[in-house]
Amino acid sequence: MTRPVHRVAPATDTPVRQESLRAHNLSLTFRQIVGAPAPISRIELAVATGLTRPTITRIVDELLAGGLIVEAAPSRSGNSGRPRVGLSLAPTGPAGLGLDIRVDALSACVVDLTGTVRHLAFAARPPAAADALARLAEMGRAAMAAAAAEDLTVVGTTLAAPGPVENASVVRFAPVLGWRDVDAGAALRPALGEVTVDHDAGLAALGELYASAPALRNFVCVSGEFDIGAGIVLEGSLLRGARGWSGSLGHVAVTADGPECACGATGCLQHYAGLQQILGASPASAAPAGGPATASVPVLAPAVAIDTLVSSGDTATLAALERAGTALGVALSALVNIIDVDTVLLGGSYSLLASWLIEGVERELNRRVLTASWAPVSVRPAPLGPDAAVIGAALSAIDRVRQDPNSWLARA
Amino acid sequence: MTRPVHRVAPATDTPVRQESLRAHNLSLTFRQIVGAPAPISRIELAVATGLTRPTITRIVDELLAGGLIVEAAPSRSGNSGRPRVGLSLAPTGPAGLGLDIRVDALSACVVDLTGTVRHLAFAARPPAAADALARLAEMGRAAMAAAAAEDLTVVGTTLAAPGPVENASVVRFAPVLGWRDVDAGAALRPALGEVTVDHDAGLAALGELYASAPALRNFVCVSGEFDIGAGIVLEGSLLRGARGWSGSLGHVAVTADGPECACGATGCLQHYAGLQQILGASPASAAPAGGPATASVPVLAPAVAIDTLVSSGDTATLAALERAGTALGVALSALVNIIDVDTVLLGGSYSLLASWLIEGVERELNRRVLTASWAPVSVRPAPLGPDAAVIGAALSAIDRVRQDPNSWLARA
DNA sequence: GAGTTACGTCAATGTCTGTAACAAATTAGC
DNA sequence: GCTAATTTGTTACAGACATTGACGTAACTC
Repeated sequence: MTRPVHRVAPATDTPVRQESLRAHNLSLTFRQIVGAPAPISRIELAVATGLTRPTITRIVDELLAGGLIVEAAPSRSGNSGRPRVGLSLAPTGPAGLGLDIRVDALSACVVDLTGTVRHLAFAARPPAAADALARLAEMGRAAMAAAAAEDLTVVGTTLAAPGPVENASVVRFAPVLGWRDVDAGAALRPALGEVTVDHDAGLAALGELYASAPALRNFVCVSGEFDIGAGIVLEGSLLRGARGWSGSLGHVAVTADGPECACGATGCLQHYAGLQQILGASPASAAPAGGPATASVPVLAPAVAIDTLVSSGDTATLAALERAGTALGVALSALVNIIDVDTVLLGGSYSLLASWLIEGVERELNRRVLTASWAPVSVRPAPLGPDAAVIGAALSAIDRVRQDPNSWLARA
Repeated sequence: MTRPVHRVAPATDTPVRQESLRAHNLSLTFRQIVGAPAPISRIELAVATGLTRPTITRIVDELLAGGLIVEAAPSRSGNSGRPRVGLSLAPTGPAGLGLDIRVDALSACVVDLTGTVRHLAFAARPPAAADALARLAEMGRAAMAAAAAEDLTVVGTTLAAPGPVENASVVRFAPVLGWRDVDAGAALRPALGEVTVDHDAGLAALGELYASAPALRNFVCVSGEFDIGAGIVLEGSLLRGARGWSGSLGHVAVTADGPECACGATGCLQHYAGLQQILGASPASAAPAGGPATASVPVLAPAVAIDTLVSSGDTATLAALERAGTALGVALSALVNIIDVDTVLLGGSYSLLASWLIEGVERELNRRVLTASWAPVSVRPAPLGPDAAVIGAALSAIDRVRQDPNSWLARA
């Protein structure tokens, strides 16, 4: 009756020594602390992990010495007796650095072990790739300095890029930036050390995942920037695909014999639900559609412009939004039919336009998803919205420590 | 530079004791023997696993005593000295039982540890669900008896069903069989013991995976029976989706405003590429399209009928096949854009019609998949074809022992 | 002060590792 | 044909390490 698990790949392909045993149990205990909604005591940890108290004592000592956790004020367990000492993640120590390059802005973000955003900065994007990367490197160094001032050490950096990435370093193709085969990882490494480059849609989904944890475990997060991407999370882990290029939702066909798309195919979702297309629907819109922001706050110029148009009663834009919602629903139906997730988050710019899109999306999902009649798909705006990618990037960097605290303890 | 892995779910959520250490290393060693293309010696195992020779000796003794492996004839290693003793999987001992219920036939299959098909039987499908399940139970018992006669013990049974399954037991919805909420697992359990019920498309993909191992690790296998399903394998493990309902390719929209489908939506792939639709294209076809087979061999009546029509120069059918290939290509492009696999296998009935479909599928994939220009998708017929689901079901049953030999050793 | 709960400490147990030395089976050379 | 060298596999024993289980200590309520 248990859910079957199939794989040809071995569960773990390394031999286990007594030493790894210790590391495993330490990691297991630490993950319990990470996942706990409130400070957790040693006794509770022993129950949760199945380890004995003495072992927990030893492991907790090690984590305390390494600065990964702190003892909180003794908490009442209701009964009499010695009160439990709460353990929670340290607000200092390791931190993750996230960088994001969007059409309209660059951003940098530092997140600590607890998942709290400790630093978040934005800047305009210089048009040239080299300039943008240089600016990002500066922002990264500034963020690291700001982190150091708060007793945080950046242990990993992730860059979110709007396109498929190879070897966690080279951006193969990012039409909205005009990039092709840009080795962003190599460009940033001299200034920032090891950098992992990843697709922004996936990182945005991770951001929403961590921010919502443990509420959401299976969902897709549609990042409506200029490129429509989907980050798919199954059982709390990001679906990356064979080569890490999953989630190209923008070029799923909505109508196979529809109008031609810039990619060469016909009837792509991008044509119906792209921001540029929605904006272009109204003759009133003279928006530059993608000009760099100049302020030090995140500006989603196109989404804001659309919002303004609709609020002022522009019927053409309203109709375009209706079309976009329907098309998005068709493409998402394909996605849900193919991979079966139960929740759809409208992220990125779409989170700002959700109220106009959600109806069309839900209608198509209910019509087209085979299992929707007895297990409806939930659609809602993504809580983190346009900042999900930077935050997700930072979280994905710090998450390596959260999943394997031994790496931090070894170097401390 | 290593590929990032993200998850909120813990790597392993159980504590590790000294005892589990032994079990882990035994399992690790056994998987090496499973994965080895030829009999492997103790020395080679020591190198492959990273364990020491004495440890390997002890583990191998245990596996030999448990009857999971056998010593083969000493093999030449080229050099002088004592020849290596090859170790390979035992052809006796545990076996997996697979059952499949198709429109046109029932089948049962026994596979041993080595992955060899030791028994394969077919029968006509009685129209009523209860009768079909009773017949399957008989076939299962006969297969178990046949297995026992060859010193095989069935350790697990899997049933492949043409529709979404809940709790590994209840078939929610199988339109081609006229089933709705049939608890197939419960029906078979009295006769066969514990039975796992699973979607046929996924099991077919597993069949192709195990049969091809280690060649394929990331692919989708389209099962063209009456319902078009897709089994998706990523990194050697089956993508199941949040509730195990992934792979409903048949109801992906090819043309959002296309003709109405039986499911209530419009423009579904099923309408363009379903066997019934292809057959229906020709006025010459008076085929009953789905009548039960009566012979004791697998009869794919519709596929054979199509084949006959085309061979006799029926242009309407040829045109229908062309449309089907194109539509399939559109839907598969959506799938590949969304989850990024590098290989498409045309399975089930499509494997028999592959030569007429493959051109259209490849054309659309090359046009529509964003990454196809620098990383083309390979399309080919599935080697196991229509029998992949039964074989995959049996393999998935025996695979539990292959992944964790301790379960077998504990009971032997 | 008694009772209760939380936490720390210590010897005992069991597992793997490493380093041996040893036995077995074959080839190479005289 | 016999001996030496070579490679493979087994056995033995000390050492290291982590968990366990039992016992002892700390802190708080009634």
